[in-house]
Amino acid sequence: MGRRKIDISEVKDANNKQVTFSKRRTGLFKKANELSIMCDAEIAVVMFSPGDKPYSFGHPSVHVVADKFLQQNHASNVEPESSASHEVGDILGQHQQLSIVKCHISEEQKKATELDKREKEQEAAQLSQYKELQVSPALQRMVEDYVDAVEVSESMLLLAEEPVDLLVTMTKE
Amino acid sequence: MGRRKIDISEVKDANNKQVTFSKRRTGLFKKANELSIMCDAEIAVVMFSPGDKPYSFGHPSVHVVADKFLQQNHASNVEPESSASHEVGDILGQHQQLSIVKCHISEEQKKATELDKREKEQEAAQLSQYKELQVSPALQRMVEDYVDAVEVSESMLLLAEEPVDLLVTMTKE
DNA sequence: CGACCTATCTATAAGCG
DNA sequence: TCGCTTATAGATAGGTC
Repeated sequence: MGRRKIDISEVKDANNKQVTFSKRRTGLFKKANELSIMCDAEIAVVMFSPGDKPYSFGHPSVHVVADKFLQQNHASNVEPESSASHEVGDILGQHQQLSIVKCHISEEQKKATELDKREKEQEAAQLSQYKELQVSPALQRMVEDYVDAVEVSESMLLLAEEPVDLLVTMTKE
Repeated sequence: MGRRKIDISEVKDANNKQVTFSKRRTGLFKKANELSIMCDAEIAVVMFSPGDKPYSFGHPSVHVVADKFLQQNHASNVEPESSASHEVGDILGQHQQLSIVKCHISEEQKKATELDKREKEQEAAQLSQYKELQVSPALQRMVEDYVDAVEVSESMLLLAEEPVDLLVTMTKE
């Protein structure tokens, strides 16, 4: 899907790997969002970049989907393997989140522990740029209250055609 | 990406919605797999079809990624919301799984509770068709032991360019 | 770096058997 | 209900600023 065909094997160049990760991560989240909208399906995506930074997408939320996934499994009985136990609720619950409508949060976010009041304000300022576009007032409110989001990808705003509740969390690479 | 442009809104026709879900689900898993390979990133995808059937993809496994995601969150301290608690280990642990190399499992699988010995054998037979292609012996072994897989998408086999450990679980729609 | 810019490569919406 | 096929819309590799 680019100027030239490439085979699906690990990208050796560290820099290029990072670029590829960012581009494809965005694409994957976009696809997940479209699928959740078009088919009214619940989807959760969690991933770690080569730099081990966490990213996630969820509709209506990673928690809801993970929880439901678990429930269903209780009905089935396949290879009941008991591993380390952690609360699903914590997966997203304790993670920085942002419920948004018609948009996608991307990049530009430092870890919660690295954020200070001022940085948050800058983030809010950056986000306001996009408010004028086609984002609902509901999103604006949520965005203003959000603690970790930094930038709303304009391209994603333009791509969403209808209101959707989705959750996207990211940490600066 | 088809004969004609369509807007990203809920597909009303139930049948078409199902078709769209299947196609895009396959595409999403393929993208997730490519990303995990190219960037050596850990990724977990869990979703429910409009018919509420569970599907998941994980590299190296949904469990590993979910667990790691949780760990990292412990370091952060953002909106610690306590919700229903379930063990992350159960998410994939109790779900039908299949660790495969260089391939993607698709469709054609009934719930574990609906599977009987004979069906499993048929599945194994179908899978053997693809073994000759370019799948590693490791995959063959895993596939033979697998209890729920039914069909390995040939197209996916052809697309993967290098060994990868990934987990894909599906239930027949 | 991060944001854009397009030539290309893919994913897929419709069709067809 | 299913797969395949094919014309297009969409994603993105490589480059530029």
